[in-house]
Order: sequence, then structure tokens, then C-alpha cells
Amino acid sequence: MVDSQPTIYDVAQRAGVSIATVSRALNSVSSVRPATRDKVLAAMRELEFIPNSVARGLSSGKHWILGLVFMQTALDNNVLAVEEASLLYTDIVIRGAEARAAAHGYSLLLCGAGENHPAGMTPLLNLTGTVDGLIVLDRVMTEDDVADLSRRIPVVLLAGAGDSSSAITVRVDNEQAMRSLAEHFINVHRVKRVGFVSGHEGSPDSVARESSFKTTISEGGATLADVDILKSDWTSAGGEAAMRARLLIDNPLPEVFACANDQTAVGVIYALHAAGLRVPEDVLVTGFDDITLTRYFKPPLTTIRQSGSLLGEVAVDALVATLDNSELAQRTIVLPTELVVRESCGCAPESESPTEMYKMVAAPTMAVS
Amino acid sequence: MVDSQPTIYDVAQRAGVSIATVSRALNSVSSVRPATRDKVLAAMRELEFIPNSVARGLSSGKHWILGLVFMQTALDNNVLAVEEASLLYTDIVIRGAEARAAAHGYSLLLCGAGENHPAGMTPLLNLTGTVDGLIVLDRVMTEDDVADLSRRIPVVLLAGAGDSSSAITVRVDNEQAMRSLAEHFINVHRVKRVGFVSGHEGSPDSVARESSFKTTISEGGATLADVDILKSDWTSAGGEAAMRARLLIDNPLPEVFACANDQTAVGVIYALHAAGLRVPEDVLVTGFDDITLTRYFKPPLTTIRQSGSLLGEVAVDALVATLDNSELAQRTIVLPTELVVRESCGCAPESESPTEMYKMVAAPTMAVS
DNA sequence: GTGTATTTTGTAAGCGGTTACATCGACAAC
DNA sequence: GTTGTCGATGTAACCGCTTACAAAATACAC
Repeated sequence: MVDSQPTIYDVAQRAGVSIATVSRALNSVSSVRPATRDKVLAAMRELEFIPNSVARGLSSGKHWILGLVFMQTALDNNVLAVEEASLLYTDIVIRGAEARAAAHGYSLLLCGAGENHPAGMTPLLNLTGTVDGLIVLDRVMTEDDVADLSRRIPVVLLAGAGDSSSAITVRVDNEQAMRSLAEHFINVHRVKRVGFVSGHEGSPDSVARESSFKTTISEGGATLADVDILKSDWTSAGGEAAMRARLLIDNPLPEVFACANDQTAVGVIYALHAAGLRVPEDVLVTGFDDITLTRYFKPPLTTIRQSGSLLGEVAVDALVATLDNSELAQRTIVLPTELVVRESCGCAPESESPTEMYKMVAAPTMAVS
Repeated sequence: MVDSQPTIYDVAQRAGVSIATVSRALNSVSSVRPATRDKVLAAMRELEFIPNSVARGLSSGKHWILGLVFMQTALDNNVLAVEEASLLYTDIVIRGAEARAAAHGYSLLLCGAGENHPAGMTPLLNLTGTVDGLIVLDRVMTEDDVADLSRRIPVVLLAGAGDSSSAITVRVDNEQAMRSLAEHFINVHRVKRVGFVSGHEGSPDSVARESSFKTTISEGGATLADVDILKSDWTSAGGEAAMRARLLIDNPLPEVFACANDQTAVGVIYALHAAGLRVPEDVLVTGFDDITLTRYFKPPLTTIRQSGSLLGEVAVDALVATLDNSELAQRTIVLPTELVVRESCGCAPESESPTEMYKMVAAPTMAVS
């Protein structure tokens, strides 16, 4: 069924030239007489020759493949687990990275790191010879491992943590984001008491958001009690569970819950509704990410827009730049975010439909630090 | 920064053996005396040797990489375009495929085909030497191209179309799904007039769903007027736009709109709400896919559950099986779907919360044809 | 037409592994 | 003590391409 492919030897023979000439014609490099090139190209066409990229890679050291390592939750036997754990945001990052990689002529090799085998450096190290560079998403490995890895291969870290000494880091401006959100609560809605629903334990993004939120809140004179800091895991189910648990506690709710991401907010709102509470009339809720779907929710979610695809794109750009030896201007790139005010925080309903809003959005400019 | 890696030559020298012995020890193959093996392994450890998988691939012809080709919408300058076009379902398929590939010891190479360059066989053909097999999602190429491709490399087609003569096909049982949905409308809700909102033009999945729905509807004595067949594109924005356009037409609405996927349904419901219509009191709406988030919508979406991750997993299993030469029992695998009745079709509210529902779901069994 | 500079093309050595085949001991059988 | 067997190891060819270097072909000047 699958025929063996013709090689440059076959092409060379058919064209009556040497393999070196075929290779040159192939790479349209240096001097090949036009007549010769045509002869070779004709032979290639006749044989339906396709250069073997692995052989190319072996001899040239360039593979035109970038690796992307992300958190992949174990499947278990519950099919839905994946879908729930399928963090939409990560998927968008992947899409952005793939598109940008393709634009640079690279393919993207996916490598899911499991919660179970977080250490699992071996499979990654094995990629070393296959990929030209690696993009590592948040949470997949320790700082030490990143350092280790980047000694063998160029690495770009996509993380909320901040600056890694060992690798180029691309992250989103969580601090600015949460500050503007907290200020909005305090200045516009005059809240006195707030709550926060975290993402997955230990996630740098979640930690950064919580910490920045906390700081601005206390600076603004409002309070964030421990009982109002709910632990969740980035998922809607997690958000729902966290809020249900909170509702069982005999302690008045804060006026607002800022959630670490949109999916969590969706679950939180669901739990509040189930308890007979209205959003935003009784409790305000906000998200983070600005996932497309949540614009269609009732109430439309106030959230922080960050562009996942841009994050992926910038990571690829940075990686490709280092591969091309064009020294990067900076080793840490911080992407901007934008507060998107909709109804779930108690602001007035927007007149536009989600579709219209969507047309209005301009590409965020890239800020660097 | 990036050191050059040690090779088996270095290991051989350090261990005082030949490269052949190193290779044998590496592959724990045939006879290597334990003492020798230990010596070699020790040398490897000392040198932090990592086998170069490209060289391995070149000489053995096995790369331990599977390719996955999917539709990637162009970025344009509108950042959100990607996110909107990021079809959640595809992402889940990718996740499932990646997880399963990893379980088999393979990595997954992503290859986004654009709307713009749908033909773009060249980049795919170039992968030929890199990957061991290819999974091709719906819509990325013509049947002829698939045939072409599968002459060079094993291909599994993930499509709604049905049976491809040239490649192994994995698809979901759209017919059964839409039949059960139509029957539910007719038998339970006694509807007389129905509508349908399609997915992207020409998508086999969309076509199959529409056609099967149409058939069952007319068999059941209800009508599906042309004016009630709305063209959309799998996105929420598309669904919203389609419904807005429909509302401008001076023609009474049908009692129910079946949408080609969940995201579309979300947009449709949004447009209906905006027009002051209630779901399900005034119009019934259903989706397809059962993506996690829509369980949290108001009203919770009645939909068809299909497991995207399972689809990805089964595709990988089929591909790996052909790579292992274990002849597949059948060349077309049809995965089951399940009607999930929630409130948007007018059925009584569920008592369970989404989280509880989510725990109850058993893994669907795999049906084959 | 000859000599030299300049292209163009060919030869062969890698790239880092796998593996068929040859070699070498050790040991059992004679 | 020689021979045969067999397991362990080494040698070298090969996977398909790139590329340094050598050789051949062409161009140009005289």
C-alpha cells in the first residue's frame, strides 16, 4: 500500500547528474545552471520525488519543528474528564502557536505532560534531537528542569510566574490586570468585601492573580477574608464545587467574587443561581481570559481579556528569533491585558451583541518589558 | 548556550566498546553481557547521553511521530478571529489523540490547514518522511488528495462523510444521533414544524446531520421548510447572525431549531433572547457535541453527546494498529452518540448539577461497523 | 589558440544511529 | 588436543541528505 519513496539518487540518475547537484537544485542554492536545474526538477516531478525531511534534518541539524509542552490531564476511565480538563485557554494558545509556527515554516510537535508524571523529563529530552526549540507552558516542570532543558535546546517559557533566569519568558500582565479589576470594584462599585476563586493549586498564573488582587484590594481599603478565598482548579466543575462549599459556611458572602478564569466563573455563577442568588443583583462575579463562549452567557461575563493566540504567537516568534540568532531585545516579554466590563460585575448592559463587539476589537499592541 | 550532544561514539569510547554494542545496550536487544551493558549504561549516564531520535528514525524508518491535520482559520489582523474560530470540538479531538498517542509512545505533530490553502498538499507531503502516519480531520482535503496521500503513508480520516475507500475512516454516528433527536421532537414534544441551523458550508458532519434530520422529520410527519434551514459556520457568532437574519423574515418561526453544534446553539439562543423570545417556552433549541461549558448555560442545552477525545483516541488506535500491521477488523469505525435531554428542548429541569451529571457518565462503548 | 579566472558539477565524507555479517573466545564433545 | 558450537562483540555498510573540497567545464582576455 505504501510504496517506498524515491530518493535523490533516483532523481540524480534520471536527470543524469550527481546527487550533489540534485541537492543544490532542491535548495535552490548557489550556482546551478538553469538548464541543469530544469532537468533535475523535471526528474523530480516525474518521480514524484519528495525530499526526506528527517535525512535533511540529520545532516543539516535543522528540523523545522518546534515542540510545545503542555499539561494534559490523565484520561482515567471517565471520558468527560478530558473535556472538562480541556482548558480552553491552552487550546487557544496552541492554535496561535501552530499558526505562527506555520507562518515561519515550522510544524508544531505537541507533548502533553501529565499531572501524574510531571517530572517526566525523559520524553522531553528525547525530543531534543527532533525539534529545534521548545515552548513550555506553565506548570509542566520546575524551574530547575527548565534550566536543565535549556542547556540542551532553546526554550521559551510561557508562564504567569514572571521572569525565569534560564529561559526566555512570555507571560501576560496578571498584575496590571488584577489591579485594574480590583480598582474597578472599589472605585465604581464601592465594594467593601471581596472574594477570590483560585485556579489550580500552585499555578503561577493563579498565584500571580491572587496576590496582585489581594494587594490592590487592601490598598483600596476593602477586605479579602480567608474564608472568601476559594480553592478551585480552573474548571467549571471546580468553580461550582468551590462555591457550593462556600455557601455551606455560615458567614455572609462578600459582594463580589473574582475568579481566576472564565470557566471557573461560569461554575461559580451556576452554583449561586442554584442557591437562589442572582448575579449581579446579589453577588458580582468576574472571570479572566475572555473566552468567546462566555460573551453569550447570562449575565455576560465581566472579565480580563488576554489573547491566548497572541501569547502562542509571541512565544513562537521569540523562539524562532533565538533560533535565527537574532538576539532578542529582552528575555521577558509581558503581554497586555484589558478589562472588559460587561454585566456580571453589575455594570449596565451593553447595547452591542457579542458579534458586534467581536468586530470592534482591535489587535492589542504588544508591550514588552 | 546549547551544548552539542554526546553521541554513541562518545559513549562507546568511554565504555571501551564498539558503537554496535552501545546501540544494542540502548535497545536492550539481543545478547549483551550484563557486565557490558552496565558498563555502557554507566557511560551513558556519565555523559548524559540522549539518543538522537532523528538519526534513529533515519536508519530504522520508525519515527514515533503521528501527524494530525486540522482546519486552522486564518488569523487576519483580528485577534479574536482565531478564538472564535477555535472550534472547541476539534481541540478536544486533538487532546484525545495526543493522550492516546503518548500512551502508545508516539508524539503528535500538528499541522493546520488553512481555509486559504486548502489544497496545500506540499507541506503535508513533506511530513511524509517525518511521521509514521497521519490523522486527517474533516474538510482539510478532497477525497482524491486523501487517496493520494494514503499511497505514501498510512492515513486515518476523521470525518462525518462516512466511508472513504482510500483510507481508514473514523466517524461519529450522525445518522443515529439526528434520528433520535428528531424522534424526540416528534414523539415527546409533538412538534409539527422544525428548523435546522447548519455548520460550515460543505462540512460532511453538517451535511450528514442535516440530511438525516430532514429524513426523520419528514418520516415523522413534521415539516422542515427551506426558510427554516439556516446557514451558519459552527461558531456562536455565526449562529447568532443566522438567527437574527431569520427573525427579520416575515414568516412564523418553527417550534424548534436543531443546531449543528453547541456553539451555534448558544449564538442562536442569544439572538432569540435578544429578540425577546424565551427558550424553551417560545422556541426550543438543541445543540450537538455536549461541550462542557454548555451544561452551565441557561437553559442547559439539550444536545447530542459525542466524545471528541474518544474520536481522537480511536483514530490513533486505528493508525497505530495499521502501523503494527495488525490488520484492522474494519476500515470504517463508527462511534456511538447519545441524546442528552436537558431543558432547552422543553423537557423538565434536571435535578442534578452539572458536576454530578459529569460524575455519572460512563465511558461509551465503541461500536463498529 | 592558449592560459587563467570563474562557474558548474562531481566525489566523498559526514550527520548519528541500526544491523547484517565477520570475528573472536570459551566451552563441550570427540 | 583438536574441532565444532554458540554467545558476545566488532566492523562496516547503509538510511537520505548536505556540503567541503576537487575536478571539470566554461568564460574571458590576450
